[in-house]
Amino acid sequence: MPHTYEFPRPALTVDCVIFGFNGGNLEILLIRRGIEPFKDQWALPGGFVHEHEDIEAAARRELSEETNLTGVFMEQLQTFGAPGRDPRGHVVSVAHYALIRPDEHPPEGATDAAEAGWFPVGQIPPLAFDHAGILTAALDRLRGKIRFQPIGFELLPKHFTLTEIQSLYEAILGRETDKRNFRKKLLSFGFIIPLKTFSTGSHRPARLHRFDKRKYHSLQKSGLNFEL
Amino acid sequence: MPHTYEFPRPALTVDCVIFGFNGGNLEILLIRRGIEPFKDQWALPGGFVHEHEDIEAAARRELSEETNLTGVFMEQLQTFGAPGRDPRGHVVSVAHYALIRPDEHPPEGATDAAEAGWFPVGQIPPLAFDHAGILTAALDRLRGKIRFQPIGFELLPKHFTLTEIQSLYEAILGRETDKRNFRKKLLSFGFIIPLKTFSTGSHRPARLHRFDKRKYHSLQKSGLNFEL
DNA sequence: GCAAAAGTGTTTATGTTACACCCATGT
DNA sequence: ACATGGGTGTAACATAAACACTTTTGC
Repeated sequence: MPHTYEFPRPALTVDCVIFGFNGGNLEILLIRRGIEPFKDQWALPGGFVHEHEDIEAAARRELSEETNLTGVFMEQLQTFGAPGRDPRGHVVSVAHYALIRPDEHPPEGATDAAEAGWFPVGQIPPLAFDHAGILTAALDRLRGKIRFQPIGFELLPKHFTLTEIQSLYEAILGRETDKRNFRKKLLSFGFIIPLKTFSTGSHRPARLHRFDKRKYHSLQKSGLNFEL
Repeated sequence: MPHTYEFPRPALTVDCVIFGFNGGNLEILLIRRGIEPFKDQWALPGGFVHEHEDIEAAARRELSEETNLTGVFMEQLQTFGAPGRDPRGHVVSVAHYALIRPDEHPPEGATDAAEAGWFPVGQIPPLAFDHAGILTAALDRLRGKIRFQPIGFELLPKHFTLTEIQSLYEAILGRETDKRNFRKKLLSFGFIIPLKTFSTGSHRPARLHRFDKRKYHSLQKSGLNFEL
Protein backbone atom coordinates (compact mmCIF):
# COMPACT_ATOMS: atom_id res chain seq x y z
CA MET A 1 0.00 0.00 0.00
CA PRO A 2 1.33 3.43 -0.81
CA HIS A 3 1.84 5.51 2.28
CA THR A 4 4.14 8.38 3.15
CA TYR A 5 7.22 8.10 5.28
CA GLU A 6 6.98 9.72 8.67
CA PHE A 7 10.42 11.16 9.32
CA PRO A 8 11.47 14.64 10.29
CA ARG A 9 12.60 16.00 6.98
CA PRO A 10 14.34 19.02 5.55
CA ALA A 11 12.29 21.49 3.51
CA LEU A 12 12.85 21.50 -0.24
CA THR A 13 13.16 24.54 -2.48
CA VAL A 14 14.34 25.41 -5.98
CA ASP A 15 16.50 28.39 -6.95
CA CYS A 16 17.12 29.64 -10.48
CA VAL A 17 20.18 31.30 -11.94
CA ILE A 18 18.70 33.07 -14.94
CA PHE A 19 21.29 34.13 -17.49
CA GLY A 20 20.83 36.74 -20.17
CA PHE A 21 23.14 38.40 -22.69
CA ASN A 22 22.79 42.06 -23.54
CA GLY A 23 25.23 42.10 -26.45
CA GLY A 24 28.26 42.87 -24.37
CA ASN A 25 27.88 41.28 -20.95
CA LEU A 26 26.52 38.13 -19.46
CA GLU A 27 23.86 39.08 -16.92
CA ILE A 28 21.73 37.39 -14.32
CA LEU A 29 18.28 38.19 -13.01
CA LEU A 30 18.00 38.89 -9.29
CA ILE A 31 15.06 39.82 -7.12
CA ARG A 32 15.04 41.94 -4.02
CA ARG A 33 13.56 40.02 -1.15
CA GLY A 34 10.41 41.47 0.36
CA ILE A 35 10.41 39.37 3.53
CA GLU A 36 12.76 38.11 6.20
CA PRO A 37 15.23 36.57 6.35
CA PHE A 38 17.55 38.74 4.27
CA LYS A 39 14.74 41.26 3.72
CA ASP A 40 15.68 43.85 1.08
CA GLN A 41 18.73 41.89 -0.04
CA TRP A 42 19.18 40.62 -3.59
CA ALA A 43 18.62 36.91 -4.13
CA LEU A 44 18.09 34.30 -6.81
CA PRO A 45 14.46 33.70 -7.75
CA GLY A 46 13.20 30.58 -6.04
CA GLY A 47 10.63 29.00 -3.80
CA PHE A 48 9.24 25.85 -2.30
CA VAL A 49 8.67 22.60 -4.11
CA HIS A 50 5.08 21.61 -3.60
CA GLU A 51 4.33 18.11 -2.53
CA HIS A 52 3.84 15.85 -5.57
CA GLU A 53 5.33 18.51 -7.80
CA ASP A 54 8.17 17.58 -10.14
CA ILE A 55 11.36 19.44 -9.27
CA GLU A 56 12.04 20.89 -12.69
CA ALA A 57 8.38 21.84 -12.91
CA ALA A 58 8.78 23.79 -9.69
CA ALA A 59 11.84 25.56 -11.07
CA ARG A 60 9.97 26.42 -14.27
CA ARG A 61 7.06 27.69 -12.22
CA GLU A 62 9.37 30.05 -10.35
CA LEU A 63 11.04 31.11 -13.57
CA SER A 64 7.76 31.88 -15.19
CA GLU A 65 6.55 33.82 -12.16
CA GLU A 66 9.57 36.10 -12.53
CA THR A 67 9.78 36.33 -16.29
CA ASN A 68 6.46 35.18 -17.75
CA LEU A 69 8.52 32.89 -19.95
CA THR A 70 7.92 29.22 -20.67
CA GLY A 71 9.81 26.76 -22.77
CA VAL A 72 13.22 28.27 -22.19
CA PHE A 73 16.42 26.29 -21.78
CA MET A 74 16.73 25.12 -18.21
CA GLU A 75 18.83 22.49 -16.55
CA GLN A 76 19.39 21.22 -13.08
CA LEU A 77 22.63 22.53 -11.64
CA GLN A 78 23.29 21.08 -8.23
CA THR A 79 21.60 20.57 -4.89
CA PHE A 80 22.70 22.66 -1.95
CA GLY A 81 21.92 21.31 1.47
CA ALA A 82 24.45 22.51 4.03
CA PRO A 83 22.61 22.57 7.35
CA GLY A 84 23.35 26.23 8.05
CA ARG A 85 22.48 27.69 4.68
CA ASP A 86 19.06 28.98 5.75
CA PRO A 87 18.69 30.57 9.21
CA ARG A 88 15.13 29.28 9.52
CA GLY A 89 16.07 25.60 9.59
CA HIS A 90 17.21 22.83 7.31
CA VAL A 91 16.25 23.92 3.80
CA VAL A 92 17.64 22.00 0.85
CA SER A 93 17.64 23.77 -2.49
CA VAL A 94 17.85 22.21 -5.92
CA ALA A 95 19.53 24.91 -7.99
CA HIS A 96 18.82 25.28 -11.71
CA TYR A 97 20.09 27.57 -14.39
CA ALA A 98 18.21 28.96 -17.36
CA LEU A 99 19.21 30.79 -20.53
CA ILE A 100 17.02 33.60 -21.81
CA ARG A 101 17.01 35.22 -25.23
CA PRO A 102 17.58 38.98 -25.16
CA ASP A 103 14.46 39.73 -27.15
CA GLU A 104 12.59 37.97 -24.38
CA HIS A 105 14.04 39.81 -21.41
CA PRO A 106 11.08 40.54 -19.22
CA PRO A 107 10.20 44.15 -18.62
CA GLU A 108 11.50 45.05 -15.19
CA GLY A 109 8.89 44.89 -12.48
CA ALA A 110 6.60 42.42 -14.25
CA THR A 111 6.86 40.10 -11.32
CA ASP A 112 5.40 39.37 -7.94
CA ALA A 113 8.67 40.22 -6.27
CA ALA A 114 9.21 43.62 -4.76
CA GLU A 115 11.83 44.41 -7.34
CA ALA A 116 13.83 42.59 -10.02
CA GLY A 117 16.89 43.52 -12.02
CA TRP A 118 19.54 42.30 -14.41
CA PHE A 119 23.14 42.45 -13.20
CA PRO A 120 26.30 41.83 -15.20
CA VAL A 121 28.08 38.85 -13.71
CA GLY A 122 31.05 41.05 -12.88
CA GLN A 123 28.92 43.38 -10.79
CA ILE A 124 26.78 41.22 -8.57
CA PRO A 125 25.64 42.78 -5.29
CA PRO A 126 25.86 40.82 -2.02
CA LEU A 127 23.38 37.97 -2.16
CA ALA A 128 21.13 36.32 0.41
CA PHE A 129 21.69 32.78 1.77
CA ASP A 130 24.43 30.86 -0.06
CA HIS A 131 23.33 32.29 -3.37
CA ALA A 132 26.77 33.65 -4.19
CA GLY A 133 28.05 30.08 -4.10
CA ILE A 134 25.19 28.88 -6.28
CA LEU A 135 25.95 31.61 -8.79
CA THR A 136 29.61 30.62 -8.91
CA ALA A 137 28.65 27.01 -9.55
CA ALA A 138 26.27 28.09 -12.31
CA LEU A 139 28.94 30.19 -13.99
CA ASP A 140 31.42 27.35 -13.83
CA ARG A 141 28.89 25.02 -15.35
CA LEU A 142 27.98 27.43 -18.11
CA ARG A 143 31.62 28.09 -18.97
CA GLY A 144 32.41 24.41 -18.98
CA LYS A 145 29.38 23.38 -20.95
CA ILE A 146 29.21 26.04 -23.63
CA ARG A 147 32.47 24.86 -25.18
CA PHE A 148 31.12 21.38 -25.79
CA GLN A 149 27.43 21.83 -26.37
CA PRO A 150 25.75 24.40 -28.57
CA ILE A 151 23.71 26.05 -25.84
CA GLY A 152 25.01 29.53 -26.55
CA PHE A 153 22.24 30.03 -29.08
CA GLU A 154 19.74 30.02 -26.25
CA LEU A 155 21.17 33.37 -25.17
CA LEU A 156 20.84 34.98 -28.60
CA PRO A 157 17.90 36.00 -30.77
CA LYS A 158 16.73 33.28 -33.13
CA HIS A 159 18.56 35.09 -35.92
CA PHE A 160 21.99 36.39 -35.04
CA THR A 161 25.17 37.62 -36.66
CA LEU A 162 28.47 35.82 -36.34
CA THR A 163 29.90 38.79 -34.50
CA GLU A 164 27.13 38.49 -31.94
CA ILE A 165 27.82 34.87 -31.19
CA GLN A 166 31.52 35.52 -31.05
CA SER A 167 30.95 38.32 -28.53
CA LEU A 168 28.82 35.94 -26.50
CA TYR A 169 31.56 33.33 -26.35
CA GLU A 170 34.12 35.96 -25.49
CA ALA A 171 31.94 37.37 -22.72
CA ILE A 172 31.28 33.98 -21.18
CA LEU A 173 34.75 32.50 -21.53
CA GLY A 174 36.49 35.75 -20.72
CA ARG A 175 39.01 35.65 -23.53
CA GLU A 176 39.29 37.04 -27.02
CA THR A 177 39.17 34.91 -30.13
CA ASP A 178 40.45 35.36 -33.65
CA LYS A 179 37.55 36.34 -35.88
CA ARG A 180 38.52 34.25 -38.88
CA ASN A 181 39.36 31.13 -36.93
CA PHE A 182 36.16 31.42 -34.89
CA ARG A 183 33.98 31.68 -37.98
CA LYS A 184 35.81 28.95 -39.84
CA LYS A 185 35.33 26.49 -37.01
CA LEU A 186 31.79 27.44 -36.18
CA LEU A 187 30.61 27.15 -39.77
CA SER A 188 32.56 23.95 -40.34
CA PHE A 189 30.15 22.06 -38.10
CA GLY A 190 27.40 22.59 -40.60
CA PHE A 191 24.51 23.38 -38.29
CA ILE A 192 24.79 27.16 -38.44
CA ILE A 193 22.66 28.17 -41.39
CA PRO A 194 23.31 31.47 -43.19
CA LEU A 195 20.12 33.32 -44.01
CA LYS A 196 19.31 35.74 -46.79
CA THR A 197 18.58 38.53 -44.37
CA PHE A 198 20.93 41.07 -42.88
CA SER A 199 21.15 43.05 -39.70
CA THR A 200 20.52 46.76 -39.99
CA GLY A 201 22.65 49.27 -38.19
CA SER A 202 24.85 52.23 -38.62
CA HIS A 203 27.51 50.33 -40.55
CA ARG A 204 27.91 47.56 -43.02
CA PRO A 205 25.03 45.08 -42.58
CA ALA A 206 25.95 41.63 -41.30
CA ARG A 207 24.46 38.40 -42.54
CA LEU A 208 22.09 36.73 -40.12
CA HIS A 209 22.35 33.05 -39.21
CA ARG A 210 20.31 30.55 -37.32
CA PHE A 211 21.13 27.40 -35.36
CA ASP A 212 19.61 24.28 -36.92
CA LYS A 213 18.76 22.06 -33.99
CA ARG A 214 17.62 19.13 -36.14
CA LYS A 215 20.81 19.15 -38.13
CA TYR A 216 22.87 19.36 -34.96
CA HIS A 217 21.17 16.33 -33.47
CA SER A 218 21.56 14.24 -36.57
CA LEU A 219 25.21 15.21 -36.92
CA GLN A 220 25.73 14.46 -33.26
CA LYS A 221 24.36 10.95 -33.75
CA SER A 222 26.80 10.37 -36.56
CA GLY A 223 29.69 11.16 -34.25
CA LEU A 224 30.27 14.89 -34.43
CA ASN A 225 32.03 16.44 -31.51
CA PHE A 226 31.36 20.08 -31.08
CA GLU A 227 34.11 22.02 -29.39
CA LEU A 228 34.87 25.70 -29.43
CA MET B 1 14.05 34.49 14.88
CA PRO B 2 14.91 31.18 13.29
CA HIS B 3 11.89 28.95 12.89
CA THR B 4 11.07 26.15 10.49
CA TYR B 5 8.75 26.44 7.56
CA GLU B 6 5.49 24.61 7.92
CA PHE B 7 4.72 23.25 4.50
CA PRO B 8 3.87 19.77 3.35
CA ARG B 9 7.18 18.62 1.99
CA PRO B 10 8.63 15.75 0.02
CA ALA B 11 10.88 13.31 1.82
CA LEU B 12 14.59 13.49 1.03
CA THR B 13 16.94 10.58 0.45
CA VAL B 14 20.40 9.94 -0.96
CA ASP B 15 21.39 7.11 -3.31
CA CYS B 16 24.93 6.06 -4.19
CA VAL B 17 26.28 4.60 -7.39
CA ILE B 18 29.45 2.93 -6.16
CA PHE B 19 31.89 2.10 -8.94
CA GLY B 20 34.75 -0.37 -8.74
CA PHE B 21 37.18 -1.81 -11.26
CA ASN B 22 38.24 -5.44 -11.13
CA GLY B 23 41.00 -5.22 -13.72
CA GLY B 24 38.76 -5.97 -16.66
CA ASN B 25 35.31 -4.59 -16.02
CA LEU B 26 33.73 -1.59 -14.43
CA GLU B 27 31.41 -2.76 -11.68
CA ILE B 28 28.86 -1.29 -9.33
CA LEU B 29 27.80 -2.30 -5.85
CA LEU B 30 24.13 -3.21 -5.38
CA ILE B 31 22.20 -4.36 -2.39
CA ARG B 32 19.20 -6.62 -2.27
CA ARG B 33 16.33 -4.89 -0.56
CA GLY B 34 15.09 -6.51 2.62
CA ILE B 35 11.82 -4.61 2.88
CA GLU B 36 8.93 -3.37 0.76
CA PRO B 37 8.58 -1.76 -1.65
CA PHE B 38 10.65 -3.73 -4.17
CA LYS B 39 11.47 -6.32 -1.50
CA ASP B 40 14.17 -8.76 -2.71
CA GLN B 41 15.02 -6.62 -5.74
CA TRP B 42 18.45 -5.18 -6.33
CA ALA B 43 18.85 -1.46 -5.63
CA LEU B 44 21.44 1.25 -5.15
CA PRO B 45 22.56 1.75 -1.57
CA GLY B 46 20.77 4.73 -0.08
CA GLY B 47 18.61 6.09 2.69
CA PHE B 48 17.04 9.09 4.30
CA VAL B 49 18.73 12.40 4.92
CA HIS B 50 18.39 13.21 8.57
CA GLU B 51 17.21 16.62 9.56
CA HIS B 52 20.15 19.00 9.98
CA GLU B 53 22.43 16.53 8.23
CA ASP B 54 24.54 17.69 5.31
CA ILE B 55 23.58 15.91 2.09
CA GLU B 56 27.01 14.67 1.15
CA ALA B 57 27.50 13.58 4.75
CA ALA B 58 24.34 11.48 4.44
CA ALA B 59 25.63 9.93 1.24
CA ARG B 60 28.97 9.15 2.87
CA ARG B 61 27.17 7.65 5.83
CA GLU B 62 25.28 5.30 3.53
CA LEU B 63 28.45 4.46 1.63
CA SER B 64 30.31 3.64 4.79
CA GLU B 65 27.43 1.51 6.08
CA GLU B 66 27.76 -0.64 2.96
CA THR B 67 31.50 -0.66 2.52
CA ASN B 68 33.11 0.45 5.79
CA LEU B 69 35.07 2.92 3.69
CA THR B 70 35.63 6.59 4.41
CA GLY B 71 37.50 9.25 2.51
CA VAL B 72 36.78 7.84 -0.92
CA PHE B 73 36.09 9.92 -4.00
CA MET B 74 32.44 10.93 -4.04
CA GLU B 75 30.55 13.57 -5.91
CA GLN B 76 26.98 14.68 -6.22
CA LEU B 77 25.42 13.45 -9.44
CA GLN B 78 21.90 14.75 -9.83
CA THR B 79 18.68 15.03 -7.92
CA PHE B 80 15.76 12.85 -8.94
CA GLY B 81 12.33 14.02 -7.92
CA ALA B 82 9.68 12.81 -10.35
CA PRO B 83 6.49 12.52 -8.32
CA GLY B 84 5.90 8.84 -9.16
CA ARG B 85 9.39 7.51 -8.57
CA ASP B 86 8.59 6.01 -5.16
CA PRO B 87 5.25 4.24 -4.66
CA ARG B 88 5.09 5.35 -1.04
CA GLY B 89 4.79 9.04 -1.79
CA HIS B 90 6.86 12.00 -2.95
CA VAL B 91 10.45 11.04 -2.23
CA VAL B 92 13.23 13.15 -3.70
CA SER B 93 16.64 11.55 -3.97
CA VAL B 94 19.99 13.29 -4.30
CA ALA B 95 22.07 10.76 -6.22
CA HIS B 96 25.84 10.54 -5.74
CA TYR B 97 28.55 8.44 -7.26
CA ALA B 98 31.69 7.12 -5.63
CA LEU B 99 34.88 5.49 -6.90
CA ILE B 100 36.44 2.66 -4.91
CA ARG B 101 39.94 1.25 -5.16
CA PRO B 102 40.03 -2.49 -5.89
CA ASP B 103 42.24 -3.25 -2.89
CA GLU B 104 39.49 -1.72 -0.80
CA HIS B 105 36.54 -3.64 -2.18
CA PRO B 106 34.57 -4.65 0.87
CA PRO B 107 34.23 -8.34 1.59
CA GLU B 108 30.77 -9.33 0.44
CA GLY B 109 28.23 -9.41 3.24
CA ALA B 110 30.02 -6.93 5.50
CA THR B 111 26.94 -4.75 5.49
CA ASP B 112 23.66 -4.28 7.23
CA ALA B 113 21.79 -5.07 4.05
CA ALA B 114 20.41 -8.51 3.47
CA GLU B 115 22.85 -9.06 0.63
CA ALA B 116 25.29 -7.04 -1.44
CA GLY B 117 27.16 -7.73 -4.64
CA TRP B 118 29.31 -6.27 -7.36
CA PHE B 119 27.91 -6.36 -10.90
CA PRO B 120 29.69 -5.51 -14.15
CA VAL B 121 27.95 -2.53 -15.71
CA GLY B 122 27.06 -4.65 -18.72
CA GLN B 123 25.19 -7.17 -16.59
CA ILE B 124 23.01 -5.21 -14.23
CA PRO B 125 19.88 -6.96 -12.98
CA PRO B 126 16.51 -5.16 -12.91
CA LEU B 127 16.67 -2.41 -10.32
CA ALA B 128 14.15 -0.99 -7.86
CA PHE B 129 12.59 2.48 -8.18
CA ASP B 130 14.16 4.63 -10.93
CA HIS B 131 17.60 3.30 -10.08
CA ALA B 132 18.26 2.14 -13.62
CA GLY B 133 17.94 5.76 -14.73
CA ILE B 134 20.23 6.94 -11.96
CA LEU B 135 22.81 4.37 -12.98
CA THR B 136 22.65 5.51 -16.59
CA ALA B 137 23.18 9.10 -15.51
CA ALA B 138 26.12 8.06 -13.35
CA LEU B 139 27.73 6.15 -16.20
CA ASP B 140 27.28 9.09 -18.54
CA ARG B 141 28.84 11.38 -15.99
CA LEU B 142 31.77 9.08 -15.35
CA ARG B 143 32.43 8.61 -19.07
CA GLY B 144 32.21 12.32 -19.70
CA LYS B 145 34.31 13.32 -16.74
CA ILE B 146 37.12 10.80 -16.86
CA ARG B 147 38.39 12.16 -20.15
CA PHE B 148 38.91 15.63 -18.69
CA GLN B 149 39.74 15.07 -15.06
CA PRO B 150 42.18 12.56 -13.62
CA ILE B 151 39.67 10.69 -11.48
CA GLY B 152 40.48 7.30 -12.98
CA PHE B 153 43.20 6.84 -10.39
CA GLU B 154 40.53 6.60 -7.73
CA LEU B 155 39.54 3.26 -9.22
CA LEU B 156 43.07 1.83 -9.16
CA PRO B 157 45.46 0.84 -6.41
CA LYS B 158 47.75 3.65 -5.28
CA HIS B 159 50.54 2.05 -7.35
CA PHE B 160 49.50 0.83 -10.76
CA THR B 161 50.97 -0.20 -14.09
CA LEU B 162 50.34 1.70 -17.30
CA THR B 163 48.57 -1.32 -18.73
CA GLU B 164 46.19 -1.27 -15.78
CA ILE B 165 45.22 2.33 -16.30
CA GLN B 166 44.85 1.80 -20.00
CA SER B 167 42.53 -1.14 -19.38
CA LEU B 168 40.52 1.06 -17.04
CA TYR B 169 40.06 3.75 -19.67
CA GLU B 170 39.18 1.16 -22.28
CA ALA B 171 36.63 -0.45 -19.99
CA ILE B 172 34.97 2.85 -19.10
CA LEU B 173 35.02 4.46 -22.51
CA GLY B 174 34.29 1.23 -24.34
CA ARG B 175 36.90 1.58 -27.02
CA GLU B 176 40.43 0.37 -27.56
CA THR B 177 43.44 2.64 -27.54
CA ASP B 178 46.90 2.39 -29.03
CA LYS B 179 49.36 1.43 -26.30
CA ARG B 180 52.18 3.73 -27.37
CA ASN B 181 49.99 6.75 -27.96
CA PHE B 182 48.18 6.28 -24.68
CA ARG B 183 51.42 6.12 -22.70
CA LYS B 184 52.99 8.99 -24.55
CA LYS B 185 50.09 11.29 -23.81
CA LEU B 186 49.52 10.18 -20.25
CA LEU B 187 53.17 10.61 -19.29
CA SER B 188 53.45 13.91 -21.15
CA PHE B 189 51.26 15.59 -18.53
CA GLY B 190 53.96 15.10 -15.95
CA PHE B 191 51.88 14.08 -12.95
CA ILE B 192 52.23 10.31 -13.40
CA ILE B 193 55.36 9.41 -11.49
CA PRO B 194 57.28 6.24 -12.38
CA LEU B 195 58.40 4.34 -9.29
CA LYS B 196 61.36 2.07 -8.75
CA THR B 197 59.14 -0.87 -7.99
CA PHE B 198 57.64 -3.42 -10.36
CA SER B 199 54.59 -5.58 -10.45
CA THR B 200 55.09 -9.27 -9.96
CA GLY B 201 53.30 -11.81 -12.07
CA SER B 202 53.77 -14.67 -14.39
CA HIS B 203 55.46 -12.57 -17.07
CA ARG B 204 57.76 -9.66 -17.49
CA PRO B 205 57.31 -7.31 -14.52
CA ALA B 206 55.75 -3.92 -15.28
CA ARG B 207 56.92 -0.69 -13.78
CA LEU B 208 54.55 0.79 -11.19
CA HIS B 209 53.46 4.41 -11.25
CA ARG B 210 51.56 6.74 -8.99
CA PHE B 211 49.39 9.78 -9.55
CA ASP B 212 50.89 12.92 -8.00
CA LYS B 213 47.90 14.96 -6.90
CA ARG B 214 49.95 17.96 -5.77
CA LYS B 215 51.75 18.15 -9.08
CA TYR B 216 48.46 17.83 -10.95
CA HIS B 217 46.93 20.71 -9.03
CA SER B 218 49.90 22.99 -9.53
CA LEU B 219 50.06 22.17 -13.24
CA GLN B 220 46.34 22.73 -13.49
CA LYS B 221 46.74 26.19 -12.01
CA SER B 222 49.36 27.03 -14.59
CA GLY B 223 46.93 26.22 -17.37
CA LEU B 224 47.28 22.54 -18.12
CA ASN B 225 44.35 20.89 -19.76
CA PHE B 226 44.13 17.20 -19.19
CA GLU B 227 42.35 15.30 -21.91
CA LEU B 228 42.53 11.66 -22.82
C1' DG C 1 35.31 60.89 -47.68
C1' DC C 2 35.68 58.99 -43.33
C1' DA C 3 34.53 56.11 -39.44
C1' DA C 4 33.00 51.64 -38.12
C1' DA C 5 32.05 47.00 -38.45
C1' DA C 6 31.84 42.89 -42.01
C1' DG C 7 34.04 39.71 -44.51
C1' DT C 8 37.67 36.64 -46.38
C1' DG C 9 42.81 32.61 -47.25
C1' DT C 10 47.18 31.10 -46.57
C1' DT C 11 51.14 29.68 -44.00
C1' DT C 12 53.19 27.69 -39.89
C1' DA C 13 53.17 25.16 -35.80
C1' DT C 14 51.23 21.73 -32.98
C1' DG C 15 49.02 17.63 -31.89
C1' DT C 16 47.11 13.11 -33.27
C1' DT C 17 47.15 8.81 -35.52
C1' DA C 18 49.01 4.66 -37.41
C1' DC C 19 52.12 1.20 -37.09
C1' DA C 20 56.03 -3.44 -35.68
C1' DC C 21 59.49 -5.27 -33.27
C1' DC C 22 62.55 -6.65 -29.28
C1' DC C 23 62.64 -7.59 -24.06
C1' DA C 24 62.10 -9.84 -19.54
C1' DT C 25 60.11 -13.10 -16.92
C1' DG C 26 57.79 -17.76 -15.39
C1' DT C 27 56.93 -22.24 -16.61
C1' DA D 1 62.55 -22.70 -25.65
C1' DC D 2 58.21 -20.79 -25.66
C1' DA D 3 54.28 -18.17 -24.21
C1' DT D 4 52.85 -13.88 -22.32
C1' DG D 5 52.58 -9.33 -21.51
C1' DG D 6 56.07 -5.03 -21.20
C1' DG D 7 58.24 -1.63 -23.44
C1' DT D 8 59.78 1.69 -27.14
C1' DG D 9 60.15 5.70 -31.94
C1' DT D 10 59.05 7.73 -36.34
C1' DA D 11 56.54 9.31 -40.35
C1' DA D 12 52.04 10.82 -42.29
C1' DC D 13 48.16 13.34 -41.45
C1' DA D 14 44.88 16.56 -39.43
C1' DT D 15 43.81 20.34 -36.67
C1' DA D 16 44.75 24.88 -34.60
C1' DA D 17 46.98 29.31 -34.54
C1' DA D 18 48.75 33.44 -36.39
C1' DC D 19 48.14 37.03 -39.32
C1' DA D 20 46.20 42.03 -42.80
C1' DC D 21 43.66 43.92 -46.00
C1' DT D 22 39.31 45.04 -48.76
C1' DT D 23 34.20 45.88 -48.58
C1' DT D 24 29.91 48.05 -47.35
C1' DT D 25 27.19 51.06 -45.12
C1' DG D 26 25.62 55.59 -42.43
C1' DC D 27 26.73 60.00 -41.46
